[in-house]
Amino acid sequence: MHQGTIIALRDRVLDAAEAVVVRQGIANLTLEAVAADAGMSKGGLLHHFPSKDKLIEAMVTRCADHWRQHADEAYRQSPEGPGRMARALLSHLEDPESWTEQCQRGSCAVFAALAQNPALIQPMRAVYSEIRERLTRDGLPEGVGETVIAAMDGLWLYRVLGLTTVDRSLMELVRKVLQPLVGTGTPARGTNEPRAARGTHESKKKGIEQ
Amino acid sequence: MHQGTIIALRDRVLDAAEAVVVRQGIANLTLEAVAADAGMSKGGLLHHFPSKDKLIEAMVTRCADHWRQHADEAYRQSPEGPGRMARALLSHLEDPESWTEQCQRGSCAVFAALAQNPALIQPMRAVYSEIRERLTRDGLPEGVGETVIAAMDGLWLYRVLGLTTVDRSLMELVRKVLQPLVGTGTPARGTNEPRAARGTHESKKKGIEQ
DNA sequence: CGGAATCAACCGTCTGGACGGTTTGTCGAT
DNA sequence: ATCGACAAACCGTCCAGACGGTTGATTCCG
Repeated sequence: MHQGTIIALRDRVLDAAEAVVVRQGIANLTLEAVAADAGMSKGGLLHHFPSKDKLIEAMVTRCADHWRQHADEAYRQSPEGPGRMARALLSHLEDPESWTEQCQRGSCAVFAALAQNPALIQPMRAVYSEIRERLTRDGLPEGVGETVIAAMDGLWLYRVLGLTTVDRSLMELVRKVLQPLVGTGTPARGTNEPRAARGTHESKKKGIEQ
Repeated sequence: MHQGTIIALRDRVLDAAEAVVVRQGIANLTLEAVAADAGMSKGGLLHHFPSKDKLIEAMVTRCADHWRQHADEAYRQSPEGPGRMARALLSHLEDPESWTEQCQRGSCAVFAALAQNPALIQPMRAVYSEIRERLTRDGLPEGVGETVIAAMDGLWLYRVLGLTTVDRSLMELVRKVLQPLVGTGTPARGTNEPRAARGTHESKKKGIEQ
């Protein structure tokens, strides 16, 4: 139970930080504001996160973990065959609510890190290199996986910057264009020669294929 | 000549601001730092840009203008036919130096705006809605243009956040995947029924088709 | 059992520094 | 002499982090 409350408290603080960013922007992400939103004093906040850097690092790490977890889960539920990872990623566009929420979480953490200290993005980088690695061994023609994830992150960018309204119709449009590139899961004839997953890799990083 | 020096000075200051962001990050984009980099005092800087908001607004506007100009130019040089705009955008990936430079300029302005006051992104929004509008009348199947630009901006994101190394091989890979979707300029049979450019638009905004 | 000791969680205050913006003054060109 | 282009000093504010408490629960000890 004690462990539980500690974890809940950390999450409460991180939620508060995200809430501050959403409501008041990165410029107003101050320790005082976070403390107030989390219902404690600045002193109390600093007791748990000894510096602003540590706080933001925790935001990014939590976000990266969620993201990794989500990707793993989607991969597991995606039918086998070439393009499994790419299809797993694409499937996220079919769930606008979940996607939108992850957009917001991600943007809070990433922008906070960017403003405070770009090096704090590191955990995100790590997740991306894991995913990119899986994409390159996905059994699709070269570049397809990279294109799919780039397009999805383009949408992410539009959403979090408000560069364009990203409603479900746009998501659907993009998904329908990308879908033919990644196949259906049952390897169809007519696709380009899929690169074989070259050997010499057996869980290079932990947690990639469980 | 006088007008000339004023313009040159504005650009010098904006260049200085970008340089500060590149070297020291958004967190250190202060009026003092910009003034120092531009070789003047803070008072002098504030003489030209009466507030930090105005300075960043100018950064974003200049960047948006460059971006619009570049898109117009590429469109002009792109062969006619369906997908002309999409092909124009894609062609930028063939010029990594220019692309990289625009990445940096854009990221400085956008991130500065994001940190200072998200509303300052407005000029960028305007450029995007112009480009998106041209893309939807591009004579390509629905969603293709949107996918192309999203993928390219995904690459932009990777580059400016350092989420992934974006070298010319990755750019080439993505370009080669997207190319078949936008055709060659000579309308090939076998593509989907292109949407006709619906009438009712005659230079809705200035500067779109000159 | 009961009180002393311990410890983590948390609060309120303070401070040093940085930053945006203002004011006042200087100088050269017209 | 007037005006625009600066410079320098300054002000008010805000924020990260330090510090010294206080509380409340737990444990230790007699």
